[in-house]
Amino acid sequence: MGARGESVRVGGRRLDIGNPDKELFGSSGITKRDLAAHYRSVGPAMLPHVKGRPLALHRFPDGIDGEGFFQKRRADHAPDWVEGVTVPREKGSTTMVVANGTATLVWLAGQAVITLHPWLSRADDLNRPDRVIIDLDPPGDDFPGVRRAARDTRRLLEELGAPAFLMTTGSRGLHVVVPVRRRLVFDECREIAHGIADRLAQRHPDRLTTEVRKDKRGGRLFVDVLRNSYAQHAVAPYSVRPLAGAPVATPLHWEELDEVASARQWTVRGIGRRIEEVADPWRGMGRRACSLPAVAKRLRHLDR
DNA sequence: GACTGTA
DNA sequence: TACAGTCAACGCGTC
DNA sequence: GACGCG
Ligand SMILES: [Mn+2]
Ligand SMILES: [Mn+2]
Repeated sequence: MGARGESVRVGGRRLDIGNPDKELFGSSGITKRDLAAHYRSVGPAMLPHVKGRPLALHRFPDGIDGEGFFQKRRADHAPDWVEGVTVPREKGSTTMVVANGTATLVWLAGQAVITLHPWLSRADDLNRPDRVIIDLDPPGDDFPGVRRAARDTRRLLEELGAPAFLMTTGSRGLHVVVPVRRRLVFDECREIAHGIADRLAQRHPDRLTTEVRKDKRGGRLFVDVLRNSYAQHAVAPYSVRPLAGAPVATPLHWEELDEVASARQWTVRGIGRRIEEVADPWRGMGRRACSLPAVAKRLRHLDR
């Protein structure tokens, strides 16, 4: 270990990781070295879902018990091979990091980036998302309730002719991800997603709600579609969460859902074995992209 | 984590 | 050289 | 316009 930290080889580069022995997850023993090794290892599985997308970065330089913050602007000190995309915002524009290789993931780990949150759109068409995400947020830690909501969501999406992919968030809920053709802008997509969420809550008013305010949810699971908006984002697959034990957002096969006991089932310690043993649940997602206007039309017909 | 200003 | 201080997001819905 | 929320 030199004065600048520890050398890591990745993507044909050698990067230095400062403070490699710093424990980032309390006293679990998981260090910044482990975080970097995680992202190097999951890079090939993760990158297809991250490439080309502006990233919001959740950083914890002093570990998860210290102060954390989101960073959207690409730091000036980033190496020139860390790519960026300039995105318009309300006032002016800002340049954000885009991870197009495993080396960038590892460099970010060195910056104490624990969680990556990609946009739902890509750099070549920032206003038109190619993913719609139905985010299932349980009250408390009721995972059986989340599983049931996910099956309800899948059933409705099937009726609407929309493909549905599944992921644990590594926290408390599940994400149901719908790949869509890039035909509509964010406001139009969110309106359709809202229609889907409202229909779910209408079918199961005792268990599901679209109420934003917690005090109006009455113990029901929040079907959150507000993330389908410009400059909003959702946790990336195989990203680590800033929680005890370093849980990892994990794509699932629908057939696995019944056996999964928690959104935190996989961690940096266990995800490697899973990736080796289980076929990629999200393989071919892009090729299954559906027409959102067609989905909206079928949704309107359900109302009759 | 990186940088700046001050002692 | 050492160290204290500073900075590092944002859109939507509701009140 | 501020606040709650994720
Ligand atoms: Mn620090
Ligand atoms: Mn969620």
